Amino acid sequence: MNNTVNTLLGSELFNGISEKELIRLLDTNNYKENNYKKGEILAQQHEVCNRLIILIKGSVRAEMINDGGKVIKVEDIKSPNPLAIMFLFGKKNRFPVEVTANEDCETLIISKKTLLSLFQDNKQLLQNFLDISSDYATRLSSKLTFLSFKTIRQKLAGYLLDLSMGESMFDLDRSQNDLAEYFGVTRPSLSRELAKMQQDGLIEISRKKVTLIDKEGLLNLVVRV
Amino acid sequence: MNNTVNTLLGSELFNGISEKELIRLLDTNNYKENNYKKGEILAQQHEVCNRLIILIKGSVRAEMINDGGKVIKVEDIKSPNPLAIMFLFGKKNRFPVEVTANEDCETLIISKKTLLSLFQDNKQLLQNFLDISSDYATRLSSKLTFLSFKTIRQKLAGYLLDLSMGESMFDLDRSQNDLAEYFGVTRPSLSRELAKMQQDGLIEISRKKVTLIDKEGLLNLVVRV
DNA sequence: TTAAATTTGTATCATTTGTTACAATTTAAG
DNA sequence: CTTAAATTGTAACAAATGATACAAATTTAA
Repeated sequence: MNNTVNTLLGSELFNGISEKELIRLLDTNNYKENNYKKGEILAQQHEVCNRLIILIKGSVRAEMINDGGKVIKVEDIKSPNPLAIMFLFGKKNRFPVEVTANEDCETLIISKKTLLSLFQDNKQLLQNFLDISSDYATRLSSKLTFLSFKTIRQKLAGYLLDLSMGESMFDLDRSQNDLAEYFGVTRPSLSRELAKMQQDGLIEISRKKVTLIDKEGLLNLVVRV
Repeated sequence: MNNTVNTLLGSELFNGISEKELIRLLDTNNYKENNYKKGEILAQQHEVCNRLIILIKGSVRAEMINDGGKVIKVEDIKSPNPLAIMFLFGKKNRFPVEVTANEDCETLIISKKTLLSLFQDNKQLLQNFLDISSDYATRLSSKLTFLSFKTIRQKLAGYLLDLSMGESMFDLDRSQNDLAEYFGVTRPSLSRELAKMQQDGLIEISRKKVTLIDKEGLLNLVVRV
């Protein structure tokens, strides 16, 4: 339990909340601590999501299983993080995925009702929750921006301009492999496009070091007419 | 003002809140009513987003303007809806876009601080806000799912299976034009792929009427191995 | 009802991207 | 330091998609 409190204090959701206050919140309200062995299922797909599950220790995977029993999508979530923060509210508040323990896990479970009470009880907690949700949605939105560019060159232009923060020289924050996956393209295609953009005098690149040469040209790529 | 109250009562954010309670909330707290003429700017790009703007009447457009003064992205928002609900919280709480009135507009403006107080004052309002945020993020997430499929055929398979809700026959909910834009592909390419999928015995399609013929085959398209 | 506007079907050719394979380089592990 | 693993650079060919254009079908408005 002490361990749990310390873990929570270090998590984003309880950021800025004192140890005393956290203990008070947890004591005066209902919550459960559940442990899961490797392979156990934390949440079934399509099950109503009426509780916040906070991963204290371990990691889980989220899989979408379709009628044929095949896995569609996999996501890994590590502690200390809340699961399915997105699906606790909204019209369709059901788990879109099956959540399985990758290893032995410890979790803290707070019912939706309790959580709403906690929000009214503690402004900081509410604001943290809103911040986390908002950041999550912002990440999704920003990813959508890049994906909605049609060509790899456009995606790269948008990504690099965004990453540059106004600077001309900077380092890539992902490997080409990761970036290709993020864009939903193949790694050789991405690598080739980087080489082409260098040939065309838009950028210079060597491993992770990037220099923007023709900013105007890059900007033109991401302009919608 | 009476008009404002009625509009708000019919909006998602104040859904389930009684007229009396709404008047109480608005009376006991600070808010502003601002009107904008066509062409006026409601919010500058990069400006700190520290207030919720609710569009009571009219419509606005959101545009991303880059260094070169060119428009990157356009989104239209109609009343009665809150603007920038996503950017009120989170680390990067600045407007990512410039918001301009498409026509004469009426707005209700509530500061972030006041909004947080309202949330503590009224559980229903908080839950509505969380629901709206969650639904928004769910839509983004679901769009990302389709976009992350590489081929148009995969995107279509995912989209159609999702839309079918288990039924074999149903109607498309968008025109091919809209669907192509949603996927980020060209309309002829989408149309061609639909025709090919029909040739290959996966579906039958005539205008908006769709019949899923080979569900197993469609499922296989969206499975990640 | 008729004309205009929108949506859909389809074809051709250019361009982009995927697939596969392999070598060079860098990083991590022992 | 040495070897293995991961990352990056490229190449050749196949496949998918874009761009453009035009006709047919359908819907909307007058």
